[in-house]
Amino acid sequence: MPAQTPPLSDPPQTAVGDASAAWNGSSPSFSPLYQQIKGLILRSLQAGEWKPGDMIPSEFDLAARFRVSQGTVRKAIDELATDNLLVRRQGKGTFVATHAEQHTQYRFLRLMPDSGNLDSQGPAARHIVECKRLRAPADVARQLQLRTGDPVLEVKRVLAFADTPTILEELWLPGGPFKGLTQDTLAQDQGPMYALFEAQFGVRMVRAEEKIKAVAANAEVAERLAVTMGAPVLMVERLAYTYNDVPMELRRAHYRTEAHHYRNDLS
Amino acid sequence: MPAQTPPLSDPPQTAVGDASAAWNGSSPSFSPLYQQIKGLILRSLQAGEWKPGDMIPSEFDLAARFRVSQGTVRKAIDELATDNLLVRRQGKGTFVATHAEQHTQYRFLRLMPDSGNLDSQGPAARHIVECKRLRAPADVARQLQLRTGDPVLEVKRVLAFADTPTILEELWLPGGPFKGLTQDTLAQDQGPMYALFEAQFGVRMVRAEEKIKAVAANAEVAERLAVTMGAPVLMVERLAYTYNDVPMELRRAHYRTEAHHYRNDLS
DNA sequence: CAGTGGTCTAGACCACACT
DNA sequence: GTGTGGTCTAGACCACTGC
Repeated sequence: MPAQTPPLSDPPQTAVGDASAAWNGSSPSFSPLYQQIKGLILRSLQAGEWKPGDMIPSEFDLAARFRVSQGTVRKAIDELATDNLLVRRQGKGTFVATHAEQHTQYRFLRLMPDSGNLDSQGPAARHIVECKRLRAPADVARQLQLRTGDPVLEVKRVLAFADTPTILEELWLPGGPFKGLTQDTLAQDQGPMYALFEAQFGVRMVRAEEKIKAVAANAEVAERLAVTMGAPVLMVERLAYTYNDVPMELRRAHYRTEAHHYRNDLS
Repeated sequence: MPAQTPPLSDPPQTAVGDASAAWNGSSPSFSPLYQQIKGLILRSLQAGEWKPGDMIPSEFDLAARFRVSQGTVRKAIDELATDNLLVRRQGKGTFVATHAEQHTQYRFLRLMPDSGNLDSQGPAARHIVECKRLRAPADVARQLQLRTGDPVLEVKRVLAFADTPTILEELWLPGGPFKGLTQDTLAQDQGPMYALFEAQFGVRMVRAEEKIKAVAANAEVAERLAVTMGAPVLMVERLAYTYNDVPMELRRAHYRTEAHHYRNDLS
């Protein structure tokens, strides 16, 4: 290797050459340079070269490393920033996004009080109801892309806002990546659960899909949320993914919606 | 005016000068050039200079018109495209977005069958239950930024998928912009309702906010959706906006969710 | 073929944050 | 001041569409 920072690890075809011959294979199905750069940055993120909260090298440095212009790196970072994988801070640098921040406290929680916001009611009271290992039931296994019977963790907890139990959620995590997670760990933690996952297990949730239904409260939901059996509650099933669309958490939650609503913006 | 296409209509301070002195006021709270260009394009859209489905001038033409570089126009259009106000088509041009397109048929409807997709069940059967003029109740007026008692249109309709009535929605429109809308117009229309609004009234919905709750079906909901009274149904309240964040429709809908769910992607 | 959007580069300068 | 991201320009060339 020359004096340069080591460039590409396994270039399918030496991803970048001189500026003059920078094009990447003439016709058959090819992605622009900045997409390739995006992929390389993504790989470094997955590999943990830069951890959540870290500052990544400057655009200029990355441009030198990948042997492209600063503008090309910029466009790659732009897309990663719109995907919420990176956060730009003018004058400071570009940082790996993390769930451990004040203003992203509830980034994945769309429940809002009918008036005001979640913070205005003070912090949520959390209560871990249970945390146990078991063999994945068929539907859980399917959604987490595991085999039926593979070890998974099952966690159940209740969140209360302004002294009203509002959310009951049950979640399943693949046993492998989350080996060592205990009820104590969860109970003692103060911040967002996804921040804990980052810090303790190196698992960063980057996106999720939710499916929402209205259902009647069953006995357990009624008890935990202090509603009558059969009362209408919102059922929110979430499948959360890490990098590369790998599902890492299935979460089935029930929300009381007398004083709250699920908020969504369409465009 | 010189030979150029007429540039800026009311430049607060001649938005663009030479390349050398292109900056726009040194310190006090100023937006970048491309934001100003974005604003100018937006104004043309509102003014109806280009209508939904139309092709707008090429980036190069717009650059000449606004006396900026093509790259600056490009960035402005980029943002308008991510906001879904414009649609780029490589090799063809850039077009004003419209609701009258196959693949945007259900752009604002997030209800999905638990398996398959809405189209796979064939077209929805629509039935207009009522359409009448009335004076705005207080809450409707507030959300539509009208005065209580201002004239509004109230429409009620039912959508059925695969012979099952699934959606009951009630919607309110400001009387002014929608003068002349009748039950017949609505009943005879085949396409998306928002496409009708574009074509007949020049009102283009660009974004919306939805608030979702689980509620018990009342007598009317139970009857229209063929569920038992008290059954849990999803209540979706939507406030839809035209350009410039002007609210133009309030819609309160009830969804059956035995075989469907509301889908949402988080990131 | 000409016209359009899409990519890439190189260099200049501005705005913000830290020291 | 130095270093970072943010804006703007100018020009070259590529890829897609339709004449």
